[in-house]
Amino acid sequence: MIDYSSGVPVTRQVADAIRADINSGRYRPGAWLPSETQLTQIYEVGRDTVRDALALLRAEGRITTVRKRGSRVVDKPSREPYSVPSGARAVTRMPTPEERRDLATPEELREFGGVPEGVPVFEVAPGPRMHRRILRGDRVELIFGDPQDTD
Amino acid sequence: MIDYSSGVPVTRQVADAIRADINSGRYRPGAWLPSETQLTQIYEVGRDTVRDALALLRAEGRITTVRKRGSRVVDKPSREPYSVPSGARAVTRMPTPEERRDLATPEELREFGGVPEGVPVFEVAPGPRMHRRILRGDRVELIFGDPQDTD
DNA sequence: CATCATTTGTCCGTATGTATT
DNA sequence: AAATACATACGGACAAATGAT
Repeated sequence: MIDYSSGVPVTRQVADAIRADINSGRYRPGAWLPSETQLTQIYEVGRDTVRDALALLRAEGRITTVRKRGSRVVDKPSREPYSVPSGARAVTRMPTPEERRDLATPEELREFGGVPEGVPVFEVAPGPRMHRRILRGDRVELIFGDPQDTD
Repeated sequence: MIDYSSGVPVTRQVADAIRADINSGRYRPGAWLPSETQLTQIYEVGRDTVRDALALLRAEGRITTVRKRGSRVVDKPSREPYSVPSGARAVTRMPTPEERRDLATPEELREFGGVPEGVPVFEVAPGPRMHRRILRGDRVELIFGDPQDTD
């Protein structure tokens, strides 16, 4: 399973394996992953490696981890349209810790201390002199101009 | 420095401290951070904690880590305008491993195996029936409509 | 209410391959 | 060439919180 002579970091190989098992449906959205110690046995690597691999998947937004509970596969997000007018500009980036706190639901704040890892934000300037708005990247879809006829 | 009784994970406290030192200019963009073992002494925590904190900062896109070399502070990206027409739609998310490979420069491919962690992507659909385009979130700024008069 | 097993978080010792000096 | 520094990876251990019994 793991190729130590390939040069590709073991951490990434394990992350790839877990990700493949998520994509294949072996680990389903909303379900808990096997525990870290179980994953060490499944993929036959040390716990450091498993933990680093899980950190990679968290950074990708594929899983979330709750202390003393475990890691679970995140559901595919459903995004709502957000219309922006002509002349608007938008960038995307990872949120600051403050933004992660501000954008989180109470439940997320309790479980993760903020918006989960791996969730980028939109920074939208609707107009040249209008205030920037920070939007959760997993909740909105930007629509430029006329919002109808969107299919 | 570290408050073990606050309930907030030590990992996050260390990440906050390093991030503050980056924001204050103590660690400058492009410069190497102290090594992991040095960081354990500076912030007086174990290696695992330092490594987890660095993983957090990587996920935020604040640092990159090269194997056997160290971690360095990333420069603030300069984004180029990318015009989108009326009716266009855009979402943001973290890239898949394939996208990370495809969007990376040869140098990034060599050093990180792809686009660095913490870089989201735009998924832009210029029109109802037009093919989606994947854009690096750290390189472009979406502009709706006329690209001039952008200040 | 009390107890116990499970889980993640954290610390440590050790070894290794690679890059730099 | 040799030595040093570094991140990566393995293993063991303990603590604190959670959930089930």
